[in-house]
Amino acid sequence: MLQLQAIRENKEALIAALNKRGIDATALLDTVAQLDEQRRATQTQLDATLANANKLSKEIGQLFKTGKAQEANVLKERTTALKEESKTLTDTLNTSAEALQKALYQIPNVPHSSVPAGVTEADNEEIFQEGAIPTLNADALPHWELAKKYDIIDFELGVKITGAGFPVYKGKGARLQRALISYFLDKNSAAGYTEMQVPHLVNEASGLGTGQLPDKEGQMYHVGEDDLYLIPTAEVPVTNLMRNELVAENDFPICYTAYTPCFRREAGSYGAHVRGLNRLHQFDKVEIVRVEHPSESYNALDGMVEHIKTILRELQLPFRILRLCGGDLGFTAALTYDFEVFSTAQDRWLEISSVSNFETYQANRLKLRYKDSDGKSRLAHTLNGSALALPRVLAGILENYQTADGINIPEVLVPYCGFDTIG
RNA sequence: GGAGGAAUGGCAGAGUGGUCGAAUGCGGCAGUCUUGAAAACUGUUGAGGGUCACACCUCCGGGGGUUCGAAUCCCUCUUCCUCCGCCA
Repeated sequence: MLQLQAIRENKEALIAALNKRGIDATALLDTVAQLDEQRRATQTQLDATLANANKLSKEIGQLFKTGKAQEANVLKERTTALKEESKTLTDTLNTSAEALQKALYQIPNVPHSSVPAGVTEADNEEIFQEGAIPTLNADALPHWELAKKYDIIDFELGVKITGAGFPVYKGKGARLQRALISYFLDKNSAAGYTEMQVPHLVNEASGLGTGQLPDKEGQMYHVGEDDLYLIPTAEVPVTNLMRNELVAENDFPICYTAYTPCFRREAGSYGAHVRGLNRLHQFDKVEIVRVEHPSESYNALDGMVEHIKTILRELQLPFRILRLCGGDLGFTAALTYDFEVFSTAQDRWLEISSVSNFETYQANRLKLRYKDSDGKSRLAHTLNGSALALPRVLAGILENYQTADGINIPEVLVPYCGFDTIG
């Protein structure tokens, strides 16, 4: 959520920056500015009325105390009108405050200056590429074929017990999955992230805090009876750990990592792009989350990018990094880098990580503040990234490490797996 | 699920109708002392709105009510604790 003060002071600049997302926010920001003004005007009136009533109350108290009940009763009469007035004003105030909140929820984050303008993923900017793309035999298979051949992932079985997009991992497939989770968590811990285990269902306030709510309800599974949401990413519970917190400046950086399953409804696509592990309703992910001092957040973002690079190097997967363009940027992010692994057998890049700086956008919703050295409380910056998302890493490993004799396991994972080939 | 108790500032914890935005302690910040640090001592320190700055307004779990006036009384919801029941 953008800060009102910023909208008041830099409306034109914000409109220009938001334009990078391919949207014209003029009308929305005008509405906000107008509602804001309305709200403040009403607030001023209400404050004056209340100040008046407070003053009278004090006088009445004094009069009663000194035994002048007669005079007190005269003053009492005058408070009646004030009461009604303040009631009306309060109603008006609530109405415009609600409208203001609603309008603010509709404005996405302002893209960072380095974000390229653009509409679709074709406009994303490749900033880095590394790792040799292996040459495979002509009969190399995509991972969904490999999964069947070696009986390590069963998609049909998942359909039977739940539905499409809920695979069952079997035998060495399950073990490899667990190995990846442990490996990622260990890497993240070693890099200074505190490992957390968090609930997989969250309440509405948490969804609002990180920006999944309102307006994007349809993307999350909702448990109606208890009014809880299945998390689409660990970002939600982990970042919300800090909701309504006022931290000390020297608490920074706050670094967490967590493994969770992720649940996404993601209706509406089809074909090879959603085959196999490419897109699922339930998948596993290890997330890293940071809360930072505003002056440090972009250094931290670079650090997160470097950290993820080291993991992919160890796994020896060819990867590239994209700077997302305005049109592809998530609603709450100011700057996002996507990591993609090249899947040789599918001959395409698969997104395996998304690393973002949200600046104060989430913090404003979360009321996540820190006490500055001058004693003022200010909004912190939040960041997060996948380190990493399992299914497509798994797909990349299966496809890129396949040989005529079976699938090799990347060296760093062998101690976690307890085997070095699937064959 | 049943019975009882509780929710107050960054934390702990007083406060049962006006003098309470709220004692005290801890923590934080500044200073004295010290080569430096610690200890000790002194001062300072809740959040939000509003203002150029004051004034002023709001906030004692959420919502509603009583009253001229509510942290304090009433209703309701939520959460936590204790005991009982059930249970991985």
